[in-house]
Amino acid sequence: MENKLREHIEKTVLLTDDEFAFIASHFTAKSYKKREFIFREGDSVKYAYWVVSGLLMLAYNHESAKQHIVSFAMEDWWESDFLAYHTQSKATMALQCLEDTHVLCLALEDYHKLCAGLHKMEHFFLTKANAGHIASQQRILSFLTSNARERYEQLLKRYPALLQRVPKTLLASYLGVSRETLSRLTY
Amino acid sequence: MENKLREHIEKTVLLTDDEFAFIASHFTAKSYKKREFIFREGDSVKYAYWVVSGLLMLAYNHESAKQHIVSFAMEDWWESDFLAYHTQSKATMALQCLEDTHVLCLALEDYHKLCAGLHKMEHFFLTKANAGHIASQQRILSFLTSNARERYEQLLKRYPALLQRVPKTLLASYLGVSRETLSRLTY
DNA sequence: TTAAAATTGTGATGTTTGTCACGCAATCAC
DNA sequence: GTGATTGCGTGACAAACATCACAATTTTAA
Repeated sequence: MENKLREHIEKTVLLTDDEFAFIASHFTAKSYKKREFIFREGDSVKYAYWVVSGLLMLAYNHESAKQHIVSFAMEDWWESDFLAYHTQSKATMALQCLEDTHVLCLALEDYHKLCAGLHKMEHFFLTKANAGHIASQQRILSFLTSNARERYEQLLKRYPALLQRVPKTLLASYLGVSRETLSRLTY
Repeated sequence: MENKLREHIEKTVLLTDDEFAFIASHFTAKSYKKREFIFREGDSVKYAYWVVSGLLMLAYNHESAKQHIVSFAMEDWWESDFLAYHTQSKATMALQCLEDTHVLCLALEDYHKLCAGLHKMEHFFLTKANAGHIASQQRILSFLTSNARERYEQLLKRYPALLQRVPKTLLASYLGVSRETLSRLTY
């Protein structure tokens, strides 16, 4: 579990054994079952989560009727309600498991300690944050330029594994179309 | 001009005079006229830009027919085609001035030097990148949860000054609706 | 100053997408 | 196993939005 984390971080910055031991000491492991909520709207968000195995969705519930999926998080991804996490406020979105999931948890205080104590980790998180920002902009572009069918094709091209792992109803919630419309697209 | 940059950075991290002198030495000032392109699709993207005064738009031209605005950048904002900038590849979007604009330019090499030479600057950029990521996610949420009218109202509430500074055709391009639909919304 | 370009509104019409309703198969929980 | 829930497709209809066309006004550039 920790070894996977080391591999993940070393795609960006190389670490000594001591450095990694220091890093690993700031994480705690947790496991959740399918359908379980890691946090819900209104909860305080104590951790950022690194997904060791399993699958998560970050979702916003509009007037407690419709569910909108802001992002899926698969193995190797970082996820949280980052606004609530960084500002220590209450979650506006819920983080829920779509499969049995193992995560490594990083408290905000430990995130800051890691950044302050190890320049490499601040660089690592900067790299991740830049990549996240760029990916979000690409998704915005796909809303601006593409219709439902095109967005669906882009999603399948980018994350072909998702189709096997999540029901189409949820893909529709991610794409911003009704499940009926998505259903009529598939041919 | 440099003083404004110092104020901007010191909202996040406090600096000594020496530190700021070191920082300022990595930027170069440039000025552009209204309608002028800072870069176009296909250009190499050498700089990230901090807007001292004026207004920019980052836009994607779909099949050289329709224009889609990924973001506006007003005073105090950082802007670039960050994917092209960070990966040293060609721009897929164009950065154009909507008003006469003064910017401070930061080459990628100097960005890395700043991050490596001054821990505070890496922390500053990390803070900015996190904020940018969160803001992009909010915009994605607005596409998922809101119709054209609601997105327009959210935009005006968040950036009331924009309405006075850019034509509605461009607001429509930012919101992802036709200018005709936006026009019919305004009452 | 004056012609060209940009901006905005609005009518008519077509397309895309959402909503409601129903049925059926697969999966889950006890 | 069995009843309940979930997932998925599809028809009928309504709403949202895009497109095309035209006109009027304002802004821009030589």
